[in-house]
Amino acid sequence: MTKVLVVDDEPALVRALRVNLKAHDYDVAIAYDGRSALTRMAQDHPDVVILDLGLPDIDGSQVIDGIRGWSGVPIIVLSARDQEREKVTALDAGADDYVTKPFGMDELLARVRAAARRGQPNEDEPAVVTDDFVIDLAATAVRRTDGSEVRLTPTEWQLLEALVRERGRLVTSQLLLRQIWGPQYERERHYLRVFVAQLRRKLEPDPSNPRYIRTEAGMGYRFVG
Amino acid sequence: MTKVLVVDDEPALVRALRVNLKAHDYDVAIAYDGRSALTRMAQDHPDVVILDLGLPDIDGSQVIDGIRGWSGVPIIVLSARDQEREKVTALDAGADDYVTKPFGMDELLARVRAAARRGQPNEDEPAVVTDDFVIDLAATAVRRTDGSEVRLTPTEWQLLEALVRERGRLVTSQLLLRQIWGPQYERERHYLRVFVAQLRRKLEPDPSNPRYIRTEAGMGYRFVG
DNA sequence: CCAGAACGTAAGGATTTCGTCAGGGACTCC
DNA sequence: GGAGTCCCTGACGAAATCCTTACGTTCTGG
Repeated sequence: MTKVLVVDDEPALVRALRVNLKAHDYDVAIAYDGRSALTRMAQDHPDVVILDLGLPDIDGSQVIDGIRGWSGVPIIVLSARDQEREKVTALDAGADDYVTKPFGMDELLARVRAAARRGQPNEDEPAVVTDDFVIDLAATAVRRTDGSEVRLTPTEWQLLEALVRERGRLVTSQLLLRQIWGPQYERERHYLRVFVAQLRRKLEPDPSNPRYIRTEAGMGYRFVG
Repeated sequence: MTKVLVVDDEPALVRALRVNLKAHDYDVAIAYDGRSALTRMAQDHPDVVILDLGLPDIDGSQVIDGIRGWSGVPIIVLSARDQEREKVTALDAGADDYVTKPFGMDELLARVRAAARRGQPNEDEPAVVTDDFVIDLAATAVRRTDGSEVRLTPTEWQLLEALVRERGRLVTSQLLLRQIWGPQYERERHYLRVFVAQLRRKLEPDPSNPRYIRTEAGMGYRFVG
């Protein structure tokens, strides 16, 4: 059974989460602050972590750091609307996904499902298959379903690879810029827009309504297969 | 039993790796720095090497060099998210695969399985057939479909062999230069241009519109059959 | 509903990378 | 010693890629 660790200090929200998660056959563990969250992590080895950023004791991203030091467990962050900065920090620290409060329980459950699926043993094949194209990371090649090859420039490929390696997860603009152009270009978000547009022109069936390379306004981009 | 050499200086991570690998019936050896890693290599002859790039003494890619000088053992590299450059260097140095920290243990185990499988004595497909010529890797010979033989100089052959062994995959200019001329010629891309041109003159039906030896500008070359 | 921010798109010049030719030096083999 | 082969090197036009500018569109908070 999939184990979920809920880290939150609002009793009402915790109760709602526990009920709903149990109803969907998840095993639920609770921690009311960051310190006990880290303890529980070590003891229970959950498959998914739901982490509220507004904890009483430790800063949320520090909790993430503490977990990421030794575990790749998927982390879903809960954040209030006025915690934009904390949210970005959390994602950069290694969170996988985020949900803004208030949220629909269905949305959260969907994200938990996705996160749990990611946690499963990855297959050896580093090929990413979608309805429209296949990305072969080992060969550095992309082929459309109709057999035609997609020709990518070095920068386009770096960008696609960075997104696909974190597929399903949000990748912040900062992280992308740092990885591809270097730390001193972290603020040059325009570079991203240009190259994301080029990628979409080459990959998306309808580039102006992107299906695979999604924009998360203010945060970054997300590749969804 | 498959023997795995873990090279890492973080005790916590090493402990986790040892426990998990032993649980999956691997024989585990540990080295905490690059120097002792090379010693262990010579002593234990492991079937797979897991190598963290952030070692205290030697640069990770130098360790790979030291191993690749005499062994073809599969090497899986562990790298932090902000070590993109080191990662590329490591792969060019001859690493087989890499995992970005933090990682799921399941993912790593899957990659170890894949690496161990690759390490097994695999029978080589000795001949590569195209519409226009046949390349016999074992015999070091190329024959055109009309029966005539293609005479290749030693350097031309090394280049063709490097490309054909990775057929379908992109081979970076760095890797080719390193393999054929040595690490100190990594920046001499001009050498490649000259010899690629010669190969195309001898092999391609229309050398100025290459069909088999394709250029990927800014990255390298790719042989497509 | 509006202003400002963030995003998407197109196009052109700057820069890098590539292809090609040709010639000289080092080496081998007769 | 001469012929031949092979590799390295330089020069230059062609091609590909990247950066930048400009402007229109969408999103967001008040």
